[in-house]
Amino acid sequence: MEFNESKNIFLQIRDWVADQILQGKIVAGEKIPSVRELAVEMEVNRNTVMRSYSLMEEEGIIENKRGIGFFVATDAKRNLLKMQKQTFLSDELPSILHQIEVLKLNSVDLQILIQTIQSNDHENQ
Amino acid sequence: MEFNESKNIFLQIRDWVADQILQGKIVAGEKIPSVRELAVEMEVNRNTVMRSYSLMEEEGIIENKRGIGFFVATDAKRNLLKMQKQTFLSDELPSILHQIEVLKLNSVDLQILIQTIQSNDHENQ
DNA sequence: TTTAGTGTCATAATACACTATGACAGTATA
DNA sequence: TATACTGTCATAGTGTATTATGACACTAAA
Repeated sequence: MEFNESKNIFLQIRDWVADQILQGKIVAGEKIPSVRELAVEMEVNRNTVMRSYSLMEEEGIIENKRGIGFFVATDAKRNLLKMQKQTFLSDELPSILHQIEVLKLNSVDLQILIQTIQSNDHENQ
Repeated sequence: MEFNESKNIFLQIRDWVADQILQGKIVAGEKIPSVRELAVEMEVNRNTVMRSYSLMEEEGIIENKRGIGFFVATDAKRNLLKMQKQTFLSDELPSILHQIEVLKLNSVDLQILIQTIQSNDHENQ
């Protein structure tokens, strides 16, 4: 996997797994890749994956079953949605707004952005 | 200054100076804070500031005058606008779009974002 | 019971960001 | 000339992310 240089790998792995859950590619109760398995797949040391999983366990989005592996926790998706939404709005959005102001980006530059938001308006629930 | 944990300090200092230029708080030809001065102000080692300045010199947005200090390069603002705009659209926007889709953020959640973009539409030049 | 798969812990080594200092050459000013 | 600024370079130390391994307990299945 390709990692961003300016962000810790174990955090990017956490983000990747969280994204899989949010996209519904892994559902509650389902087993996620084993520590060793994901380490090989991402070409990373198993200790690094272990660190990501420990973090996610603390966050309550995955749970461990002795000798078997890690599983997606009940309500993981709902909790992730809540957490990530709040993080995005309070931590990331301000920086984004600032860049848009400074760079004077208008609705032509950001046409795709506006379309993406509007398409979410037409979704139910 | 408060730094983000998951991004290198010398990059954040670069971003800060670049932002000052983009906002017009420092103009072309003007002297920027000395290495030692900014180091004290940001409570950081002078070598770290030196690293940021070296990077910006390579990017051509500041220039050095022997024994005097660093100065904002001619066209620094114009070049920064071009560079940052491209970086934002190609590197950051895709990730933002992905998060908006996954988190199902609508125009109510992102009301401020839309307003910010629209206010740029009414600007001249 | 044996085998192969889980996570977990400990240890050591490497890489790099950041800090802490000292020293030196160039420039401006008193 | 003397002083006080500039940037620059070198050196050493610290903290931490990441890697590399080995060993161990637990579980499932042959």
